[in-house]
Amino acid sequence: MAQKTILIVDDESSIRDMLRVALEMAEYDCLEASDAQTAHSLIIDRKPDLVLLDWMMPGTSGIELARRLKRDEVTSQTPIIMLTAKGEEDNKVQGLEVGADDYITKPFSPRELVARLKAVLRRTDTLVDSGPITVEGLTLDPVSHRVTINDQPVQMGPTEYRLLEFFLTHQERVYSRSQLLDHVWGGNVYVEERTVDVHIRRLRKALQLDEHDRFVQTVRGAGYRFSTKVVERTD
Amino acid sequence: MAQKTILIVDDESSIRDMLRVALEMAEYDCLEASDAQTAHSLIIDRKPDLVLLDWMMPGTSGIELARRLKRDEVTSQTPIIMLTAKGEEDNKVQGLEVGADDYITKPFSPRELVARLKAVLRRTDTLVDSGPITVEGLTLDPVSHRVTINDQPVQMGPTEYRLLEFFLTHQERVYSRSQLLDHVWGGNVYVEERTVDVHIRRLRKALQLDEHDRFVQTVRGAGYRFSTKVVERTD
DNA sequence: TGGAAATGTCACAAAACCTTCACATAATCG
DNA sequence: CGATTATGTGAAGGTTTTGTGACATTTCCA
Repeated sequence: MAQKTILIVDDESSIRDMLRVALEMAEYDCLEASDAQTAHSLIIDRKPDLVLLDWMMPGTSGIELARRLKRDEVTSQTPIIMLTAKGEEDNKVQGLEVGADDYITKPFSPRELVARLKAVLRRTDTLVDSGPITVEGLTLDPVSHRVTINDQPVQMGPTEYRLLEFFLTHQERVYSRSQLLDHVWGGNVYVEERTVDVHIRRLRKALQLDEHDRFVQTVRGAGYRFSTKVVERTD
Repeated sequence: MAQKTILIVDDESSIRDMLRVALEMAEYDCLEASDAQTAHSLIIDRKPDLVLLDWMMPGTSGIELARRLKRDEVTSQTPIIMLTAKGEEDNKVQGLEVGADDYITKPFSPRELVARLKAVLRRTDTLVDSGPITVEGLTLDPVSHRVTINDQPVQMGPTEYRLLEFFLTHQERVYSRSQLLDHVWGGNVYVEERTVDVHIRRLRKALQLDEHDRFVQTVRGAGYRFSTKVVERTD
């Protein structure tokens, strides 16, 4: 399963360090920001799966950021866990009202952090997925995790599924093998680039694409592209 | 959506009053009970959507009642929020172990109460029983709590029953082990994910599903899915 | 209190899957 | 046109995921 990315927002670097250690132990990817501005653009840009947000921050406070995120269509789905100093009961309440999905009171144990984080992630996991994607009879439904061609169910492995999902959400654009490894396999894996070819082949086979230009197209020297248009040669 | 009904269980009438005011402000219907006995019959009788349960009560303690409620098939679906006095960490743990869906430490602000209550309700919302569910000869009757295949009674454990109930009310959708733990076991339990596999097996066995693709389907790398459609392999 | 039922965990078995490699085939270029 | 490079393809082998039976513990009930 793809690794989850957590964005840590805190102005104290020592706390960020601590959090990062704990999160990386639990196999999460980490992003960091020390101010609301940076945090905001990181969220738009990198789309983390969850935001750990400190309550007290210079400039725009954490709660202000949370409010802004939850109001915005684009970012409102991203779950937020607030970090609050001990005894700030009012803040806690405000935090939840603003739309934070949970809060943790400092000081906290790493295990509590990870436990709550997991709980929030699995609770919000299902809400993020969008409806089925259909393209000329080919349908991928993230909810049922199913692929059909003209309503005929199609069987494929997990990697092929992720590959197809990625292609369908990024049509008409060429991706190098390296980029595909990044996006579909997930950042830091060491895998031969040619492995992508093999999975491309399996995907084509599963979809029974006899002509190679149908949907999954080879762009020689560059990589692969998913497209509904069949390209004429441009000699 | 219909107005939610909350049952307040506390022996101190002053606290009940406070709670009732807060809840009615937030547009909830309220029931009240000052002892476990009354509470129990009210739950059976009026089926509240949530129970606010005080930890310390004369006679049967709150935790005892919680245990009883969560054990009973009929009442086990009703979410419970425990009210505990400050600093009783041990109780907190016990409370969660018994199956309470959340706990609140006294003293608390009304706003916090409502915020948590909303959160719990949101999580457990989907459990509306509306008569028996039938799917190709397989019937689950929430009222009599019975499962039959072609009118032949089928026997299974409570966990398998809840699992099946959840599946039947959420067909055609993949759930990860983690999500199943959340929905079927209840939010805050620590159980190995592989335990889900074992109960899946027990459910399959009880339903005598010889082919594994019948009804309870494995989605490799993702989780499990209940579905009547069978996927054929494309080798 | 004793026994039956249910539950969570583990270890091992079986199945599905992923990666790599070797070689085949196709495209490109001088 | 041959050499060269890029991609297609099938199979082997190791790895990961899932299935399954057994066991210890706890809960339930008579």
